Amino acid sequence: MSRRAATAPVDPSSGPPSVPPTAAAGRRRREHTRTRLLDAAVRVFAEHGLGGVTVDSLTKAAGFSRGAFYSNFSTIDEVFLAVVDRQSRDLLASARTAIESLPESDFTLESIGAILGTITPSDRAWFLLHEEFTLHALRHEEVRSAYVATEQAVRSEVDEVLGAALTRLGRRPALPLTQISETLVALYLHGLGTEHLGVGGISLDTVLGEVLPRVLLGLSEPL
Amino acid sequence: MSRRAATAPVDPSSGPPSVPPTAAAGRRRREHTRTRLLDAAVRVFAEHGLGGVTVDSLTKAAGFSRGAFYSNFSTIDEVFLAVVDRQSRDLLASARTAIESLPESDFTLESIGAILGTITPSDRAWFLLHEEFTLHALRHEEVRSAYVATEQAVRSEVDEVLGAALTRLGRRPALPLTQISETLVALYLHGLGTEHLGVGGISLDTVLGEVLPRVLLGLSEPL
DNA sequence: CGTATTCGATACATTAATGTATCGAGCATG
DNA sequence: CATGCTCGATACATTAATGTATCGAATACG
Repeated sequence: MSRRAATAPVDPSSGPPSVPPTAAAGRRRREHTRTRLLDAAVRVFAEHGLGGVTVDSLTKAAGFSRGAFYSNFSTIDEVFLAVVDRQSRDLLASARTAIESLPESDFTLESIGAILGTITPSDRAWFLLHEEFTLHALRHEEVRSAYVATEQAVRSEVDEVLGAALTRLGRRPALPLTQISETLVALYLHGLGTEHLGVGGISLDTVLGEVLPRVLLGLSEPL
Repeated sequence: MSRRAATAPVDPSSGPPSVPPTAAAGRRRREHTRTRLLDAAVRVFAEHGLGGVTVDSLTKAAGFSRGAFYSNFSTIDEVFLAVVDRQSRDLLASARTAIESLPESDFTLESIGAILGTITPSDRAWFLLHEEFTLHALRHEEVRSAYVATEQAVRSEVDEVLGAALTRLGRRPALPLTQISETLVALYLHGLGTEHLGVGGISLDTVLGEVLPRVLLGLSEPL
């Protein structure tokens, strides 16, 4: 055992559960590896933040070794950007799905909160990553515009849903729709934060169920 | 020049401008050093995040060398906590000041936004640090409760101001006051974020001047 | 089947970061 | 004014992290 020891991935059981560990043996190997690395990256970034991650921690979490990493990426920042990209895509897809599944009738201000809850996954990692992205964008001029563009794409989806919802409720915006959407997003994200922090007395449900409807009422008026 | 070279701080001109560089020569030296380290830490943490900071970067930014650091702290995390502590104190102090300077009359919903703007400094570093704190608290169980306690202290100040303001305006909360405060904070922080990100179409002023008053109107009712 | 190629595992050299130990200048106290 | 002590500068040893170079197994292709 002088040099080569084991060829198989270190320990498949520590890999991400989302992707079938040994999926379809004869598959495009590289793509699979990339995916597993990104999956692991989500977890590791969420847990330690962009600055607290090493190549080792990343590859170990994915069940690979340094070789796999440098074969697929050249820097941790690159991985981070790839993760951002993927998350954004997923988010937009969810948003579109949510639009399409808008209930035709039986629709109240309260249900907007519920819909919002389905647009983005409300798990811890998603939120942590979103915060991390924001921070990164705030710090690094060079990725800022890309990030902002993505956020704005999501906002325009929100605009769309919200505009439709208000109309359906027989109300119209008392302020530019964008500003109402922004308020919506602010409340949702802040609610997520307090929820995860476990701040006493306020829960996401309260925010979405009690506060949001009233706010929307205040920001709109009868047709 | 075998071992000892220069005794004076590397380069005082690179130090923080906030504290008189060679203030009162015969002063408590240690305290001064600590302060300068913390001042530098604010800048460095804001710029690189907790995970992107090394002892060297910190001490260099403060114009000291490693020795000063290890003499005052034993780990970067400790510095971070000290910074959090100091920022919180400052924030609370600002909040109290804002309360005391509440204008007696000539008071409208719009002026609440203006007051809010004076409670927290709206500079970039403050916001970046706040985000970083939140993230840190979300990740580290052991500091979470302390962080939450601080946040809640601030919230209760906000509650106080807001309650007084509404009363003075002849209105009363339509929802538990806490929830309204939380909404206020959500809008303010989110507004800060979009402001610093340079998201087009929405500015902090708009949020505080246009959106906030209407929201407060919607969340309260005439006495 | 055999051969070329791709991908990821491992080893190694290099650089960065840490923590400790030592030293001397300045300040305070007697 | 001398003596002790505190604090911060520097050097050094150690550990962590990086990036590159090499190799072999699996896959694709003929």
